[in-house]
Amino acid sequence: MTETNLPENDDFELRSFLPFLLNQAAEQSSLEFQQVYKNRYGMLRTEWRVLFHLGNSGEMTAKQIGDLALIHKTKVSRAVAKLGQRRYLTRTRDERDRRSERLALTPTGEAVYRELRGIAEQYDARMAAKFTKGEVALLRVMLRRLAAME
Amino acid sequence: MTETNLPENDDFELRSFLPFLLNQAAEQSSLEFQQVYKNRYGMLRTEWRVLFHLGNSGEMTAKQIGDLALIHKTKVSRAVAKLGQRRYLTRTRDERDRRSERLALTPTGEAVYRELRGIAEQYDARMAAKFTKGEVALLRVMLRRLAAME
DNA sequence: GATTAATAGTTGATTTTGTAACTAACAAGC
DNA sequence: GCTTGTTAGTTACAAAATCAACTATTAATC
Repeated sequence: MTETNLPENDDFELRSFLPFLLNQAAEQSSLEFQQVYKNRYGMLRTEWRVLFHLGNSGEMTAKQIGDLALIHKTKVSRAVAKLGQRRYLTRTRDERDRRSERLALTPTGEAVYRELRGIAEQYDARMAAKFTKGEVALLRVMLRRLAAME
Repeated sequence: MTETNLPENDDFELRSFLPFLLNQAAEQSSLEFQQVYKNRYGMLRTEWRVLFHLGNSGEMTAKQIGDLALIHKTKVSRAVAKLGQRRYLTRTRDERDRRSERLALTPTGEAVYRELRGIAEQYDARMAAKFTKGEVALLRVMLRRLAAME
């Protein structure tokens, strides 16, 4: 009713503000998938991400995972600890640099990874299906640029 | 070196997985701006978001803000409490439904909102400048659709 | 109109994250 | 080879988010 003393909406639209839109889209897109790894495997988001990187790229150190996925080392450390407890991965001291450990999925870990990856692929496909191939390709390029990954 | 016993990268690329990309881009885009409202006003992300919605849409209830911004009611509640303490907003019991309160920015709150909005606009423009106008328009449409806002 | 269900919002307990300080191992400079 | 600096990873403590239970009010049902 009394919007008269408000700063006049001007031309600014919150609904078009990129950080806001990115956040909403990211939130929404991870929500559904979160149910899977959370309810089915009791995993946290960081754990799922670490598992995913290991499944995807093979043997890595915690440092490498953190750098690649932009996850802080304390979060990686805790995720690795939990995944280790659940026997999803093994930790082998690197004899060339005894500060770091080479992490690798166990058969159990790989099985979980494969199932989750399958679901992820379906999910990605469903999202992509909302647009044309060209649009999705452009979207990925833009997002990658915005994430400053290139 | 020994990638032989790994589940063969197949055609799946984590770096192209949409929820992952969206998350990275959203994270990156809010990081720099976070410094502003955090360091300059000691605000939390949720507080900034509540302030922003109020400044943008005028008088609202906590419920409305939560629904619009996909923020859980406990987070909204605490953010509103803090913004109230700082005299950024006033809370008026709605006499038509005495469970809810009509929230509105004070002049102080509006001033803060306006400054932050200005910075946000510049930030948005800088992000948009990475692409052509057409690309950005498409990006906004796609993000809005992915956020299931339409 | 009394009872039950639903809703707006708050609060306290638990979980997760973020920040700093720490250990252990390596690297560089002298 | 010994001090100084750096790096991989962990841990302790503080801050924040999540979850469950709660109050107050309204709506629905009988």
